[in-house]
Amino acid sequence: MKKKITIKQLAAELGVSVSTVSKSLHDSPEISKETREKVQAFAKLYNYRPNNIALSLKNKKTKTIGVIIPEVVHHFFAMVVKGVEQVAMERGYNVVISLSNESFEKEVINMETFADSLIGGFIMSLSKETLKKQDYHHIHQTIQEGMPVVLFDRTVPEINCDKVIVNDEQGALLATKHLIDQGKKNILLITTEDYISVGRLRTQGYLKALQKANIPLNNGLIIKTEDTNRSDIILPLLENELRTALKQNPEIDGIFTVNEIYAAAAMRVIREFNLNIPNDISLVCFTDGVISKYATPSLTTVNQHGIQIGIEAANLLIDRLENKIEQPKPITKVVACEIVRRDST
Amino acid sequence: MKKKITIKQLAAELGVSVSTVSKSLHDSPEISKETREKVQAFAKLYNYRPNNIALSLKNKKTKTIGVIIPEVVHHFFAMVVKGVEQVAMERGYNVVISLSNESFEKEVINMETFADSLIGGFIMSLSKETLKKQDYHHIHQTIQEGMPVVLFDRTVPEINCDKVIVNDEQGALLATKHLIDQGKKNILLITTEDYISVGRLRTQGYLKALQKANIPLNNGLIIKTEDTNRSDIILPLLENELRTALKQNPEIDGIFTVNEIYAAAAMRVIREFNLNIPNDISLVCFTDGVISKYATPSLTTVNQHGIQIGIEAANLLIDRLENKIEQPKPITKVVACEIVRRDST
DNA sequence: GAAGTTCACGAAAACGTTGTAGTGTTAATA
DNA sequence: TATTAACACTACAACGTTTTCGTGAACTTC
Repeated sequence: MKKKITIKQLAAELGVSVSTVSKSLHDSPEISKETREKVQAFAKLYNYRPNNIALSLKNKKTKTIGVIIPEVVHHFFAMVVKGVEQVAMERGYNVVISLSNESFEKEVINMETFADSLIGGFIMSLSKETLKKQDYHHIHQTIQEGMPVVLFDRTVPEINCDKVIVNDEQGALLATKHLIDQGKKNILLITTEDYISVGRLRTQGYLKALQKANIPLNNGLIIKTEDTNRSDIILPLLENELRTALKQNPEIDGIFTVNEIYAAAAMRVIREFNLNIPNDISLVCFTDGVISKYATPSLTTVNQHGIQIGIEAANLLIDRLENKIEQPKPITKVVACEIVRRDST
Repeated sequence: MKKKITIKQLAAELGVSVSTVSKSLHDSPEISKETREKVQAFAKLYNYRPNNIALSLKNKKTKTIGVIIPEVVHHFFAMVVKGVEQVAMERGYNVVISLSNESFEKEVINMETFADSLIGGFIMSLSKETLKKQDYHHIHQTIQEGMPVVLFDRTVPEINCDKVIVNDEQGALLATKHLIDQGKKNILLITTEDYISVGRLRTQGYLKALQKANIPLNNGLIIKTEDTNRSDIILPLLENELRTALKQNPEIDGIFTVNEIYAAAAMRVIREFNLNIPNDISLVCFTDGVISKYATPSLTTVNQHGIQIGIEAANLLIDRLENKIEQPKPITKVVACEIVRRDST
């Protein structure tokens, strides 16, 4: 078990001072070529690598960015992490991930733990509980302490910081329009309660698309569901509502859901009714994940470009950390959605 | 933008020495109760929190564990991360995640970056490329430097460290047996090439189950596929092989696949043939993820208990870091698999 | 040969914290 | 009264690194 070697040990070994070693390793012209090469050879031999902790302490900053997401076992968030990780790697940063599990308390604790100077800034998406409580003191405080924060996807106007968002309304509009373009007129919407900002925005997009196409709104065609982690409880309820809706409105010929899981539930019910996708009912959903890709038939989706969001967020944060942005006001980047056509429409 | 306050500033403010502040905050009996309380009150007022970097430097260790996985956008790995994160949180550690993207080179770079003393130890699963190259020098070196490493899922006997593995052979045996118990006799296996240890083990489990049931082996019923990231290339090929197999062996009444994605491909082909799941062909796969759960019909799977694996791995690593394990020899923990029955069998 | 210049290197402070080893004051003991 | 003990606090080194400011020696210049 050979321990890590330090500059001091290297200096002792070579019979020179610590400063000489440090300068040699940095190729300072102050040191003679001869000495420099000797030191560098030794350093390589002993496999010397600088101690990042000491560097961080000295430089008063770390090259680490914190990512706080509600959930990893979730296609969209995993994609964002992947994007963040990609640019962090390229730009020489480390990524620290922690999960809030959709809990307000865990979000606060995580932030505080991280904020204890292990980290330069945050990239995060708010937990559902935080959105519900509308308590953002932990984020305000972090920003106050001078740490840049970039919010993505689930954002909130009350927080004054850089944001990377998906154009949810636009995406929903596109999806609904896509169904309308296929000749569908009676489109059912399965969405979440309005306190989830993305649910609200997607509902708005749906409404706008109907309005544009001069299709009168039928409130019986909107199912709003409580959005909790307990999909095993929610889904049966949802499926029941859907059955009722299909019975009461046999004219339904299109369904748009705000996520993949609701779409999977819809597929199940549609099969029960012995209806064909896409001939009898077309199906579109938000989130271009594995379920949509591998379902039979595969689902047409709205791709939110999670990786792109991660990339934008990470670049924004690192630019702030390195003072590469002269603009002091928060910046909001919008990543466009895109319809991915598959077999369900 | 109020910056973080340090002990030194606190000391200046209070007109006492740095040591007095430090000791007061630690409730040292050396300091009078009066002073202690005053200092603590001030610290709270200024929202003082110690600088972890300085602490790490002093203590020569960090409370951070590194997780290196091939991919986050993957149900099983995401579950493991979740488990690791859970116990890390409980035991006061941070988790740093990085992705190898199944690349050998990225795995090495990530390890080296992390090993630069940001981290106390590693939890990792080897990338496919590493397994193929059989080059483990980076891991050996890390262990040599005194950093504990815990390998999970994709492990290798050449590396001498703690491991947490899934009993893949046993799981595959159970799955195959489950099909046999349903009266199925002609079971097709879709697996990966043997260099992926988990693929090899699962194939073995399949073979063993057949042997136990005295079902003769038919090599035409085993499809081995190259396992790359490019599922868009692999899957059509796989589907073709499967079509051929089903035509040549119409007696096939059960299919066992080593992952969900292959199962999704199988479902697609089975539907093409207008066969019913589970009546004509039963389907079982490894990995209890979202695809299986939300497919119609939902799939019977082998659950690998990713969360449990993460929990075991994290506890093992932290115990090593805190010298809570007297046993110097590597420990291997086996997490049992379990059949999750759903509608496809 | 005195003064200045360049060269190659070393000493020391700083980052924030902790813990050991003092230090000065007051109180108790011989 | 002299010694010791307890108390309440401070000084300082250490962790590993970078960087500023010396500093001595060799060399050049007048």
